[in-house]
Amino acid sequence: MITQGRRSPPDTRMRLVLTAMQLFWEKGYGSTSVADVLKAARVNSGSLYHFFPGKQDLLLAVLDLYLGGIREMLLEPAWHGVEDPVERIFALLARYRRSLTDTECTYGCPIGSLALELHEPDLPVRERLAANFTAWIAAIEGCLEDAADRLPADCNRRELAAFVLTTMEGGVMQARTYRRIESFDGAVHQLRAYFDRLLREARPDSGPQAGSTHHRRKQQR
Amino acid sequence: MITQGRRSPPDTRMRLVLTAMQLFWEKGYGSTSVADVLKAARVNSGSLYHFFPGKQDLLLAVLDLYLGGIREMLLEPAWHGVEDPVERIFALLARYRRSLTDTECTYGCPIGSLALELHEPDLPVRERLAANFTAWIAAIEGCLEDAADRLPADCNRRELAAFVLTTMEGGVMQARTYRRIESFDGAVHQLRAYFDRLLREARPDSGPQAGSTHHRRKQQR
DNA sequence: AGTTGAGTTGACTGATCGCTCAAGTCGGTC
DNA sequence: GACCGACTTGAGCGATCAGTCAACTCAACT
Repeated sequence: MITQGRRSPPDTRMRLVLTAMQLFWEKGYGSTSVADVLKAARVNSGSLYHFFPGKQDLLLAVLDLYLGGIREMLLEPAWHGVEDPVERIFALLARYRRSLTDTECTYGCPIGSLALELHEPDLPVRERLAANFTAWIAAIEGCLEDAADRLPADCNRRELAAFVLTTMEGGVMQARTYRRIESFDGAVHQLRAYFDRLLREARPDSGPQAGSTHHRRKQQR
Repeated sequence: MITQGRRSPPDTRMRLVLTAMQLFWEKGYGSTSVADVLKAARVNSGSLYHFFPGKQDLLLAVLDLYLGGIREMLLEPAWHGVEDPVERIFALLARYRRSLTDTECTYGCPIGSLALELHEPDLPVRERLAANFTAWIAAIEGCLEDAADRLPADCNRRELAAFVLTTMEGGVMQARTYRRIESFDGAVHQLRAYFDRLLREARPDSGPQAGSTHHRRKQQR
């Protein structure tokens, strides 16, 4: 029987996680069988269950890897050469756009796909999905804080940051469904229009924000 | 005598579709087995395969039922007693909010969940998902056309209508992930802030114009 | 009364699912 | 060289999957 040399301990484990990350992104969690992962990673089933109690723990490892890599795998590449905090927000969205165009609008945000695929996920899974969202939102919120003096004083930055995520995820969903990048572009275009108005408001022609609102009346209904 | 009279209503088919609609909403398509549907509908497998070639065709029937029921099952209940076209948009969003709160933020938009769950859906499935989105967007676009004179002249109403869907789907996704309705409310709040600014812009010089809210839109599809 | 066929029944199939485990194979340590 | 234990191997487990099928029921029509 032909046997190959043993691999260094973390090798097999990491290859399993990376392979699972790729397959979960392409096919989803439910549609990816353990056999798929084993075949793609060239690992036997016993080895997988030596490192992971079960399939779900493989998912947890994938989600942890996403969370740990948000900064250097996602934000830093997207923000390279972009200093303006507002433009950084749209540079991040442009990165997701690239992910769509590179795959003919079939693969978008892996976290969002998993979040909607798993209808009743166990607590540890949902915690990690939420942690990924929270870290993403926090990054955007950081941009908004950097641009705080260009935004209205009463701007709820955390809520606005979450709204950027909302736009990205909703735009990705439509682009994937229609297989047309224009759906994603339209969502980003509307978000840009919203930001333009927020930024325009915050620099009134004279001095700092005066009082509460410089709008005369509430909207008619 | 007309021989066309079908025999007693074979409600088996409809019961299967309605049962599948419920289960796909609760558990997703992939996690719902044919046996689940059969058990819940109290139907034997042979009967199912008498009406449907396979599981996917059951999904197609569900999606067709959603599409056909958009007006009377979704829009009309949401818009009952609401005349203002802009408020109708937010009334529709409020209906999805109710769907979340009624289920402790576990079930949101069934179309959106399916759209992200099915990573490489066959053409007929994707066509029907897209058709549902398109009909939803068209309904919102109708509202925007009714309120056209209150919106900026250069407003891309179709794109803005799609952005409302983007907000709803993205908001639902976050609310489900966090199990907190505040995530959905935050997204709607930001959309409202955007609309406030659009509506404010379109009134360079106010003054109640006669019959401005009396504008009837053309028949929507 | 006889014929027809849409609709129903439920045991059954082969494939695939996540997962187990006894039997190894090594490098490290003494 | 002996031993230990982390890691690997792959056949195989029971459960479940979507789907099949021959036999059956029974109302409608001749």
